[in-house]
Amino acid sequence: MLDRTFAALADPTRRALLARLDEEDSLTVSELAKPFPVSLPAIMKHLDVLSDAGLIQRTKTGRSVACRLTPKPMEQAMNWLAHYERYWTEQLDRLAAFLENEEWQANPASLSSGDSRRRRKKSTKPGRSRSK
Amino acid sequence: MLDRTFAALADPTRRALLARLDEEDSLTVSELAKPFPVSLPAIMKHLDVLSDAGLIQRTKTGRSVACRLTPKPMEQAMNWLAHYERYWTEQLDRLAAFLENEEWQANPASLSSGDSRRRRKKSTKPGRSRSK
DNA sequence: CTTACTGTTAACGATATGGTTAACTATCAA
DNA sequence: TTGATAGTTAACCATATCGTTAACAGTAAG
Repeated sequence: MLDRTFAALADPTRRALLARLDEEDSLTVSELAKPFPVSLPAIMKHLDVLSDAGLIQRTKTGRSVACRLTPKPMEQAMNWLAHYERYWTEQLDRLAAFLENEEWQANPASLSSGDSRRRRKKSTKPGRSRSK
Repeated sequence: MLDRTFAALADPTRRALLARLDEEDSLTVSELAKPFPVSLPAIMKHLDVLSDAGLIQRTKTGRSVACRLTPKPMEQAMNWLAHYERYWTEQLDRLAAFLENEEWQANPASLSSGDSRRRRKKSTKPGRSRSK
């Protein structure tokens, strides 16, 4: 589920398609395809991927097919990502500052800030011997 | 950038690796690999993908390599998704209810709720004639 | 009926992905 | 030095992805 959602969002063309559907609410396949420099069948496949991911819905009317956004799966993706939100949220900084202050009051010696990181060493490459 | 982030997140093994690094802060490659039913080189490739996406950082110490989470790219992914948040946020429902109520007071006739959707018709399949 | 328009599918090709095994490097320990 | 441990890389394979062109179906309109 998340697999398909993230995979669908991993392509810029598909994200652009979703963005257009966000602005326009309902567009036909060829209207959607128009701005893109690829063939219609290519857009078809993208729409298939988006449908399989549950991100759009297609409804045929006459000979034209309208596409609408159904962004429910994005919610799950957001929720997964939100689990990591604390890493970049300002709130975390405030919390960290608060905790650090608390700890400082309890134990002044714990004010450490060293964070030097080592780099990989370079060397000749391993691997199976060439057989071509 | 978003491409690589979403693509990296599209694999369940990689999401599990990130989840472990979220809990443990720093783990070696083999520690990370242990719970998974795939070979070490397979995990290597996943770690490469995560590195290329900027989601982890690897630092070699002696013969072991520690992996740490660097979830900055997730922030961008979140921000992209957040643009669609209004679709599933409770706030929107309240706003919609409010607006509908306003409109209802102004124009009682606009209380519509019809939303039936059509399904595709089935038929014989087109396409180029088989040549194999 | 014939033609044009919208959309879909098949077949194919190039490249990416996710996995394997085997070979190899580098470090640590006996 | 010998050997075990940790990690990496190459080569290979199967399948998926993203694009193409050509053929075709269904609808609308002349």
